[in-house]
Amino acid sequence: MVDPSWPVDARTTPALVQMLARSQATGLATRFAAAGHTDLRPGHAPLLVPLLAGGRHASDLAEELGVSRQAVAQTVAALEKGDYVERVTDPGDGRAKLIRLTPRGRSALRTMRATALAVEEQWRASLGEARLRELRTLLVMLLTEPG
Amino acid sequence: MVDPSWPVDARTTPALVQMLARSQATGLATRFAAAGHTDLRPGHAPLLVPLLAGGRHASDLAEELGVSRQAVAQTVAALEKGDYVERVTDPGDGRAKLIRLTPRGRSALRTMRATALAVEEQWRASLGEARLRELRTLLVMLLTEPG
DNA sequence: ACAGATTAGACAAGTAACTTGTCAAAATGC
DNA sequence: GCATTTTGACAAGTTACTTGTCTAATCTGT
Repeated sequence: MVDPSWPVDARTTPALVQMLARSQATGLATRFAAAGHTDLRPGHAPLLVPLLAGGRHASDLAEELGVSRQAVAQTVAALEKGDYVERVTDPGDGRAKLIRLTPRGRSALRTMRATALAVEEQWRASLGEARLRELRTLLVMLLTEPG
Repeated sequence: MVDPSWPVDARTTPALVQMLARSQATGLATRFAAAGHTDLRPGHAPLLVPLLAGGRHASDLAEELGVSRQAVAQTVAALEKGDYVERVTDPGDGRAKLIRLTPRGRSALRTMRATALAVEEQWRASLGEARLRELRTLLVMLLTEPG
């Protein structure tokens, strides 16, 4: 269920943020497909990102992402099938598996970042450099506030 | 799958928008529950909103929201069970049902708007009036741009 | 050293919010 | 007045999660 097509000006500011996030998400999936990663859904990205820093355990990822371990396990299974990640037994802990990026996974992450930067570039074109920086500042303020 | 807890500053601006939208959504569900609408999920709100203007057909709602008629039908069924909306046969069209807000539905919408305004107020407290207005302006610019 | 608690991940099943496909009944268009 | 379209219902499938239960491996206290 998406957003009704109301006059934008009549909406609350939080609603505007939701709308913008929505419109991004749709466009992102399109760009993914265009980049040849048809089996990579937008929801997979947040899992892939922290793997850039090195192999991680599923449990650690689950805690970091704020979801259940099963959610991670299922997503990892899908990503493994698509050759984006591989799971190898942790040499230091026989129970655990290390989830690591494959070269294809790394390539997909590059595409993702490029896509995000393309959107940012589009915003820069719409707003200008100064306003884009201002937007960034405001977003960071809201994200880092105590509440 | 949510966002990894990265340093905020290292992220692209579109990613920041996603993070903010996410953090809102979680907080919103909490406030709903606190207002006694435990059976009302965040996803139901977009359907309820256009009903404020009067009874609507499910098909019209589906088109307006950009989802299938079944998605609307299923959501309406849930909302009807919770006495947020009622479905009455359209006097002018025997096939169609008019979906209308009940008093409880109207009350829920008031709660929603109040919740959104509370978040906005919190943002005002964080940013100050001038910066909040600037944020609004920037969001509206991005939402109304041609692309 | 070893029983007991904890932790890692697998398997099973359930839920929410959608989707497509099919269908009957009612309305509309020549 | 018959063909087409529209409306909503029913059935089933998908995605992205959830909780619950289980086994195997590791850590802890004595």
